[in-house]
Amino acid sequence: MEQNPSKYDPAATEEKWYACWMRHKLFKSVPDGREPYTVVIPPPNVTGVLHMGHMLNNTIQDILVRRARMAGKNACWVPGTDHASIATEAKVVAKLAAEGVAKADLTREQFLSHAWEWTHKHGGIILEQLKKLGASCDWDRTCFTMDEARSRSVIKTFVDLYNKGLIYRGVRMVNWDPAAQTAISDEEVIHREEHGKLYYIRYFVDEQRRPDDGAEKAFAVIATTRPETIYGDVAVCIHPDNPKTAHMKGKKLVVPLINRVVPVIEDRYVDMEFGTGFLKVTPAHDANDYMLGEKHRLEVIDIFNDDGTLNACCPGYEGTDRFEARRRIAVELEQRGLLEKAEPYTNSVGYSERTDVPIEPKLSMQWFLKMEQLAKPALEAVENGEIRFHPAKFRNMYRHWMSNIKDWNISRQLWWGHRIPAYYLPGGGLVVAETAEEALLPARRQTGNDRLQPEDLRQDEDCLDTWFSSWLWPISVFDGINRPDNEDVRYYYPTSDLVTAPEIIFFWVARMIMAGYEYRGAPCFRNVYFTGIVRDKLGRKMSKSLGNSPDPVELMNRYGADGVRMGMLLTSPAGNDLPFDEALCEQGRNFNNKIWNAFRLITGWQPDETLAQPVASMQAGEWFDALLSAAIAEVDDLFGKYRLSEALMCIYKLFWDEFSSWYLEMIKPDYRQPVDGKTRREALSFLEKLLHLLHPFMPFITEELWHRLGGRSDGESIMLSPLPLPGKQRPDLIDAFEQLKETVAAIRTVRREKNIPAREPLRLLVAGEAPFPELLRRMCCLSEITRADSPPENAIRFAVRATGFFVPTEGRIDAAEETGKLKAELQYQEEFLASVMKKLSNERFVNSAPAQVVELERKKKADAESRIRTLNSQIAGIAGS
RNA sequence: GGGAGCAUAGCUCAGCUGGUUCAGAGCAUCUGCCUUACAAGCAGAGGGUCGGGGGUUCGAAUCCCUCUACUCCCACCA
Repeated sequence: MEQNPSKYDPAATEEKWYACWMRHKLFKSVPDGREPYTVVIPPPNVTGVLHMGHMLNNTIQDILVRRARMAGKNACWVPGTDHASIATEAKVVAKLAAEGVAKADLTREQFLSHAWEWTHKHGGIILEQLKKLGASCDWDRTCFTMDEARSRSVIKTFVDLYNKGLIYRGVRMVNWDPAAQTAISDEEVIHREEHGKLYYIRYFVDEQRRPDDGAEKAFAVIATTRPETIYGDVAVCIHPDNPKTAHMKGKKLVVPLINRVVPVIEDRYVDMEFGTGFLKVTPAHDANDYMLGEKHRLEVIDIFNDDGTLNACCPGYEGTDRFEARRRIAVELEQRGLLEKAEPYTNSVGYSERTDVPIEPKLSMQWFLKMEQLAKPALEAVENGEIRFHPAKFRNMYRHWMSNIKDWNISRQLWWGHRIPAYYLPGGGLVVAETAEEALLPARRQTGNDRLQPEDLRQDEDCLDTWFSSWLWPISVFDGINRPDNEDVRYYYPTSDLVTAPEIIFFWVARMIMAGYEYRGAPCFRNVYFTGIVRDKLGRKMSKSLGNSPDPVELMNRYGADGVRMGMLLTSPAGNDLPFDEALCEQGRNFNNKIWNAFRLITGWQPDETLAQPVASMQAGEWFDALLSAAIAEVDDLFGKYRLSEALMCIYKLFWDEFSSWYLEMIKPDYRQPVDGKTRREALSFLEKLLHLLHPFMPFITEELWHRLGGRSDGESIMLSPLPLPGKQRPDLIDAFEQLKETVAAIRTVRREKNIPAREPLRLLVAGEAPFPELLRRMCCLSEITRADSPPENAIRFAVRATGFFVPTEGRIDAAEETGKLKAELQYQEEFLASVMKKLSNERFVNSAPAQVVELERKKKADAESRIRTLNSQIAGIAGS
């Protein structure tokens, strides 16, 4: 007979089923009478490739979606990609540079056509990779943050918020990324401790004005970490009450190198303890200095070009990179005797999240969104549980950020993105409108010029922060911004669960919640599941630059998508980092194989309908049914708490330990013997239920086996068949079986210790009732089980719970050894009894503990006593022989 | 500098509002087995004074205080 191979081969199976699911459009969702279950994908970068973080995140989403689908909900998982403004523009710029083309040499239109070309070439690769993973997205709904409908949503939202007075334009100190040459938001700045130097520089008193000052008092020493910024110095500030610096009050100092004469100003902002008590003020390049500058009406001198080189304000250093300039300026100061000393110093430096270069504080004209009003309902929603975080600990972080929220800089000096719909008028002023045409009317009104044409208006050059489009995602994927009353958005919104990383809780999650209340008056999702960060064995975050991340596609080729999915899930409780180890995928693959072989075993048995079901098989069936009911209930509960890896572990143990190692061994017919029809049907039915439970985690192998079980037509799928429901809970039966298992284990131990082969029949004598004798006989190869009213001579003796057992043997028994083990057990039980007695004899315990607890202790006492009786008689049996 | 979180077996974690023989799970390790589904396997075993100290209680891994270690978030100290 043709046998299935003993090893499961995932590759061919997985490809086959994904194609089949697609062919039958099984992931497709349209609104109907069922309860919706909606998930929007956190859109990956359009030109990105799948990494381990995506793998984890999308596996979890797929599990939730598949389970909801099987639970009878109308599951809709919307896929899509993000244009990723900075990241993509940087890639395109790099690609052009490699071809010898500078961005500056291109027009905006030319550049964008290159960017689109790049997007079309690399775009969507990641979505194809998600298919390999098994992601059950409704691909017909695939969106892109820069497609037509999404772009329109963004522009419409901008105009709306502007009209509501929430968007404004202003000169602010922003975080300038000199590599990307754009401003970035505070959230995109990562602060890192850095070992630098603190330079002590001499600023001489302006001698033209005060020629009489003593030479030793003729300069102030100023500590700074950034000597290059002295070219932008416009004042030196002291604390008005600082005695150490009081002698400089009202004087003028000369800024070294540039020889600019600047005033000494006084402000309580200065920390008297820090450095020398003198603070140089550079309003253009430090947020605090800017504040001081505004307060004291100081000049602002910007000394940097946009690319981080020094500009014409710095004679001798024009065009020099800021860090090179810092070194050289320090040297020059030293040569001129203006550098008093330089000490090692550790301070915190902001880096751009995208380009990883140090941020330059820079003054520039930017667009901002007022956040306070938007944040209010969004904060409340998480506080009152309308939106729940899993794990809940992230609420604290969220609350803190939301209650200290700052305005959001939404403009970026980039081309790849949604261009800000602000149109400048020829004579100054601006109009915000969705298109140049729509801007025309208000523009004519504003200018009083009726002949104004669209081409007379100059659109703002900047584009919007990427997150300004992704914050609308749960609404915009259903076109709910452009058509707020359409059927899709009414049916699918609010979405159900969001699965994302805690790193983007502020970038994305918080802002989506705000947009949700602003534009739908309702939460954008009910639950947020925060995944951890995937780390390598050394605990380092997996990243491209470190090269420590395995290629997920390669992993799937090696272990199968099901194997890798399981590997990801095995150790990833929500919110905890995942120390990834390939061994986990191996474990996943091994589990696939286990399932495969259980299937082979059962289907390999020849059914014989004329055979009656043995009592053993019937009892085993009842027991496993009870176990399955308990597990189904537990898995339900765990899913309710979003404890997915525990749910998987529960099913894993059920399948491997209980179903394979116990149940199948219990019902297994003798070699080459047929099995009775009822038992086979039961076993297959259990297997099928297990496959259902497993399907969300391991979609491919479960589909394959579900079909191999037979009777399925081509378009049918396990993913559309209902999850098994829990039956009656029977904890007593499960416990009784535990006793049976303990007895089996005890007999196996006897065989091992006495070197008795597994298939050599044994006689078992029981001082009392044997649990499930038919099963015991089958599992332990017993020739007979008889009641022992008097202990036989020459027998191995053991006890399980309160039942004593004897195994008569031909050979000699070491009486001392036999009693030794029993006595050890007896001692344990007596100590245990003593501790229980101690509690029960404590009046305060009996009086103050709940009745249930006291009752339990009484039961423990009774159990222990009966065990002790059994052990004593077992020991006595030996003593008497 | 502020705030949050965590600390349980070699590793990753579970242990809910104190009380089931509560000290657990998976992996890893060790010992037997190529037993007729599966060596990607089977049958077993060992391993932790629950970070340290103090307190509350009849009773603490669990509650309180304190110390230590680590992690993360926020913050303008030049």
